[in-house]
Amino acid sequence: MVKLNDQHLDAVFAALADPTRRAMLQHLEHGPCSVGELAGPFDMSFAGASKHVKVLEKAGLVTREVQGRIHHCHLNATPMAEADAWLQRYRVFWNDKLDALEQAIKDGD
Amino acid sequence: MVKLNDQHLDAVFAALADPTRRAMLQHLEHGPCSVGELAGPFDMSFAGASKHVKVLEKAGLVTREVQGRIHHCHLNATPMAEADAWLQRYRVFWNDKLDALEQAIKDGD
DNA sequence: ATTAAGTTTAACCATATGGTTTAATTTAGG
DNA sequence: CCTAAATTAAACCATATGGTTAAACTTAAT
Repeated sequence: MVKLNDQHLDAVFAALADPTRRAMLQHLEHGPCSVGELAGPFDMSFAGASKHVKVLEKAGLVTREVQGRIHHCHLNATPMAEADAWLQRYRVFWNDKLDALEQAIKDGD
Repeated sequence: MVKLNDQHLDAVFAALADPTRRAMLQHLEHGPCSVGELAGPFDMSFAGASKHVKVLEKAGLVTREVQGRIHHCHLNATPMAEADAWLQRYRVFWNDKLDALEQAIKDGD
């Protein structure tokens, strides 16, 4: 039960651990686009970029709608909610640190 | 400029993309502990677990305070704030989806 | 019917990752 | 001082990852 969820989380975090893929997701914020458009900005072979898209797809962050020879990619942010939920546990911890920092500054360094 | 931050984000997300390491971080929520205590729960060689700790350390999620032969590990959640901030951009997207789902349920599936 | 566009697949390469075992290192305790 | 504990380092292995190029495939356009 937990395992399946875990593996999914693995895939999501791993997909996010690459700047090319994060940039692709940011591109998709503005709406769906083809693999070609997604690959365009990168100094990388088309096939290379295509692999990144597949990683995103396997993590569920991108869905593909094939229309003729064009593959339209859509952002699906829902898997990020899992990652976000996992991180939320720790928000209190980093807030504590930031509060302390703020306090230190207020106290005149 | 952006690159340094990016690389850091890479390391943080990559560190989180492993269930052993996530479990270690959860263990550390309850307070600092030694590498041995961290390694204990896992069906894995000590050296293997030690490597995971090092990955967490390189990502800045764990700090180490060496006291004699014992290495005390502390949780440092602050790098997670970066990851969280990155994810926040997308919160609106997954909220939209969840809202739609909720609405669909309310409408009687 | 050909050709060209958009994409994936396959084969390959270098390096990274997750794991092992064995050896080395440092320090605590009898 | 010697041994045992806590930990890292080193050498190794299998598989994954990020990249390449070349070939294959599907579909649109001429």
